[in-house]
Amino acid sequence: MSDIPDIVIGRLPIYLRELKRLAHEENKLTTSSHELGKRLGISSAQIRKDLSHFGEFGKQGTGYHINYLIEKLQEILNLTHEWPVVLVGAGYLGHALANYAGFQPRGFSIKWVFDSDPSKIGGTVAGLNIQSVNELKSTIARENVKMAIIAVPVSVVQAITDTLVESGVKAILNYVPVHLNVPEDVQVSYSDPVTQMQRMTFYLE
Amino acid sequence: MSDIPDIVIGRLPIYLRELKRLAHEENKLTTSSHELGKRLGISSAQIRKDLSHFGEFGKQGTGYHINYLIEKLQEILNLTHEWPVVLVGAGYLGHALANYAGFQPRGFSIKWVFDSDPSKIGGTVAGLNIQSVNELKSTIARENVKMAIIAVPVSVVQAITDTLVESGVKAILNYVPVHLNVPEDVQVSYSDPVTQMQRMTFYLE
DNA sequence: TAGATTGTTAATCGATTAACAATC
DNA sequence: TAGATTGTTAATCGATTAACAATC
Repeated sequence: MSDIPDIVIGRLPIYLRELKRLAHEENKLTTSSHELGKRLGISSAQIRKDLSHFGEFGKQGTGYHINYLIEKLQEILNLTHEWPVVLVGAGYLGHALANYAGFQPRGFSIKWVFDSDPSKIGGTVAGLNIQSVNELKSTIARENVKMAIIAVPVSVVQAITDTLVESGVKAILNYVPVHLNVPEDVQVSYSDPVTQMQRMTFYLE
Repeated sequence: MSDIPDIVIGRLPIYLRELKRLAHEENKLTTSSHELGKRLGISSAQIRKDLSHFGEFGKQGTGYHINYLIEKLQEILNLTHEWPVVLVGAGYLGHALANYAGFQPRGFSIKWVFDSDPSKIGGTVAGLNIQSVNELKSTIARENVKMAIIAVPVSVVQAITDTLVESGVKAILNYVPVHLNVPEDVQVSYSDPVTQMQRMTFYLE
């Protein structure tokens, strides 16, 4: 479908994040690949190369107009509308995610929370009613939800994933330390603090 | 120092995780690069190549003895002792991390929690006393802590990082959506749900 | 022995970087 | 104009894969 390397796509949100910081917190209007790269620990050549996959957004001599580049990156990443998100799992991590203020300003909104624990169902997280996972499928289908975040026990994560996929979800952020089996057209992103820590201990004594 | 590619190091914890599952939940004694790869969505050639950087752990015809390979990977990754970890930030995410049961069985233990909010200091998280960040430096130095997890507001994350580094921390897991500036000998790993989600929306319509 | 699977090589594939003409 | 910085090319660097001899 797209012949742009996934590793390039992965850097665009980082560029976007820093550009917004430059614009909103430092009131800058323009920047250069050199300045951006220095702030992010990425070479200026790589930034220019990455951006060149999508068009010519800069001007020789002056660099990039920050707001224009933000606009373009948001278009490229399909962030021109807000994505409604389903959260599965209302444990400690689920609570943290549901209450996280960082989603909304960057294009996402957790709109539904599900759990299988009867003692949690009917309760509230971040102003959202905790629903039974039995209603997961019908909600996703009815609301045409495409994105989900999973924070459930290891033992049920593949079954939950299967339900999400059957219901039409196409992108999953998985906080459970397990590889998920999904069809080719479903994106999965992983977050496991322990694998990240174990990668770092290699370099320690 | 080490001429083994970081991308290889990053896969070892994934192998370790799956091997433990094979051993402990499926009571298997041996596996092959093919079986392991199939479960993880990684080619068998890559697994063999990765492992070959560190020695010859398998046997032709039979594959790998799981417990032996687990042992070896733990040695390679410096997981032969438990790493004590400092947590900075006692918000929702800090609570989730402090209460996460997945650290201990995989080599880590959050032993201290710090915050700057006077209304939180003196309180308790997961049985740990919440201390003032003013005590961060002395605690790290005294206890010789090498690893930290950061879950604080954007505005203070670089200052906290500087304190951690000055105090002797050599590995940081950063949950704050900001690139950190650290010396070369300090490892940093990032976790930002939004950049992960934004990478996936590229592939959605 | 026959089948299975390793560790390793060489080939392929892909990503990064250095350099610079173009041009604002 | 002179200085700065882009977008792009070609070279370099690095990672993955296919294939297979070795051998359990």
